Amino acid sequence: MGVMVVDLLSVYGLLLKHFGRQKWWPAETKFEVVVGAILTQNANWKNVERAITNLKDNDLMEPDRIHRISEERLKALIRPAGYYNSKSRKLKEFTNFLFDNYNDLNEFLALPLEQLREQLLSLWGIGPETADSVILYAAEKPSFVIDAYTKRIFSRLGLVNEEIGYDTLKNFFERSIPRDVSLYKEFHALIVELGKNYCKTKPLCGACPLGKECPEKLKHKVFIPG
DNA sequence: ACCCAGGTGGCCC
DNA sequence: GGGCCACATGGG
Repeated sequence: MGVMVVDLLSVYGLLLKHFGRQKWWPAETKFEVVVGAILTQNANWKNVERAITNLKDNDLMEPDRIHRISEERLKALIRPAGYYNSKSRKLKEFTNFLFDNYNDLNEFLALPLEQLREQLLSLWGIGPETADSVILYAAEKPSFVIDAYTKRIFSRLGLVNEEIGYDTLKNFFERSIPRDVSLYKEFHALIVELGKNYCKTKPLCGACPLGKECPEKLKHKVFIPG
């Protein structure tokens, strides 16, 4: 008897078919990815965009510029993203670390994946999701990004326990799908798109964008060997 | 007036 | 090593 679970690539296919390519991360530069990854921590992306716009309008979307400006000014500019006291410190901690140890961002991002992740995680204010976002979307190395949506959606699909830890779920994804940067990027973006629009606090249901193929129902149709 | 958003660190036991 | 909690803005 097979366990009733969903094949991850099948879900990916349905999401891609429904939403189309997302082409994440929405940023013009690698540094903007880093900034966005920090600012979006538990924040609405729309608010993050305001903060990013403020920085760009003041020609501050550069590592050395953020490194130099006063933290007070930084706070004022990123204010709309929320948690501006801690996030300004996080941005400062990052650029301090960057210029203490490297010549520029590209040199840092060129580190091997594991070293890069280890160093990012050692920084104050950078946890696993932020680290993996930087690794995947700025360094463009294959580290699957897990967020609250991922945990919520895939536990409801019956694939994983709701209490699953970050690294465990990340490993599950990485063992289940091809180790491909473009796939990782697109899959995570699609999960967020699904989560944003249709998976707030209620279980996936008929309102799911997948319609008749809503994951809540999908789990009754798709099997993988258990 | 609630509740939430592309988390993380600090503290307590 | 888990279980709470603060952090802050803007939109539904």
